[in-house]
Amino acid sequence: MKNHFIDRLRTSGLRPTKQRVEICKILFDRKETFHFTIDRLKKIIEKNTKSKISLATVYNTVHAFKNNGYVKEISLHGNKTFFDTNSENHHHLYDQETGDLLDIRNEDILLSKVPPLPKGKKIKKIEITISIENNSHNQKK
Amino acid sequence: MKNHFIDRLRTSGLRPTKQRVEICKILFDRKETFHFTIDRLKKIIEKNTKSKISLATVYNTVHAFKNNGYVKEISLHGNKTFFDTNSENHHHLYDQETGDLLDIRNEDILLSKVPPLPKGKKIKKIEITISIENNSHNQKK
DNA sequence: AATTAACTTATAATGATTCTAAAGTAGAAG
DNA sequence: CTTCTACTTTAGAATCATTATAAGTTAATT
Repeated sequence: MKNHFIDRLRTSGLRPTKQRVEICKILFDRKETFHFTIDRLKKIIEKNTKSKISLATVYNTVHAFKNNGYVKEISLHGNKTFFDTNSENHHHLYDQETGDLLDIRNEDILLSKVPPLPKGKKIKKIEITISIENNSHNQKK
Repeated sequence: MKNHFIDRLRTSGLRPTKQRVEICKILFDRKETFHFTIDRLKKIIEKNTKSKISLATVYNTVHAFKNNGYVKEISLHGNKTFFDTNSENHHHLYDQETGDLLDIRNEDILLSKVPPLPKGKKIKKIEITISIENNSHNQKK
C-alpha cells in the first residue's frame, strides 16, 4: 500500500509527493519485473491518473530512483534508454524483432571464465545481453 | 595501402570516394582494435586531412561499414553510440571512470550456461560487458 | 568529353534528454 | 493552524545526437 512507498521514498531522502507515489505504484506495485522507457512510463501515469504529468518530473524521479538503487538502467542499442525495476545483478534476453525484453534469472546463466583485469582494477558490474531471433532466420538449406 | 581499401569498398558496393578512403585509413590501417564515436572520428579525419568533412558523410559511411560488417556497434550506457573496428563476435571491458574500452579475447571468457529460450527463437548475438573500477572503491574496513 | 547515378555537403528537422525560471507544495517551526 | 523555507513540479526553451533534405559535385560508364 501507499505507506510502503512513502517509507521507501523517505529513506532515500525523497519527499513523497503525489507524483512520486504515483510513479512508485506503477513501478513497484507488481510481482514481475517491469521494463520501461521514460515516455512509456509517462503515458501509463497519465492514463492511470487521467491527468498530465511533466516529462521533467518523470525524468527526475526515475533518475532519483536509479541513484538510490531502486531501478537499473539497461544498455541496449537504439535511441531510447530502458530501465528495469529489477535492480539486482541480472541479465537479459532481448528480441529485437518484437522489442521484448526478458530477465534472465541468475541460476539460468553462468559465466565460468572472466578475463584478466588491468592492474589495480576490479569488477564493478557484468552485463550480459542475449539477443534472440526467430528460428526461421538463416535456415539451413 | 590505398588499393586494399578500394577493393574492400568495391566488393561492398561502395564507391571509393576520397572521404571513404580517408575513413578506411583511420579505421582499418592499424594493428589494434579501434573504438570510436562518430564525432571523435570526424575530428581525427579533419586533423589528418586538414580539411572539413560533413558530419552526414561520417554517419553515412560508418553505417555503410556497419551494414557490410566492417564495424560493430557497441551497447554502452550514455548518450553516444560507440563503434568497434573489431567486427568479430567478442566482448568488452569497460572502465567508466576513464572511459577506456578494451576488447576481451574470446579465449579469455566463457559462458558455460545459457537460459532456455522462448519457443521458436534462437540466439542471434551475445554481448557481455564487464565494467571495472579501481580497487580502492568499497574497500574492506 | 557527355551522361547519370551515386555521393558529399550544409543545413534543417527530429527526437531524446536536460535546463531554467516561475509557481506550487510538504514539512518544520512557531 | 499559519508562516516560512526549501524542495518540487511544471511548461517551455535549450541542447545534443542523429537523420532527412535538397542542391551541388564527382566517379564511372558511354
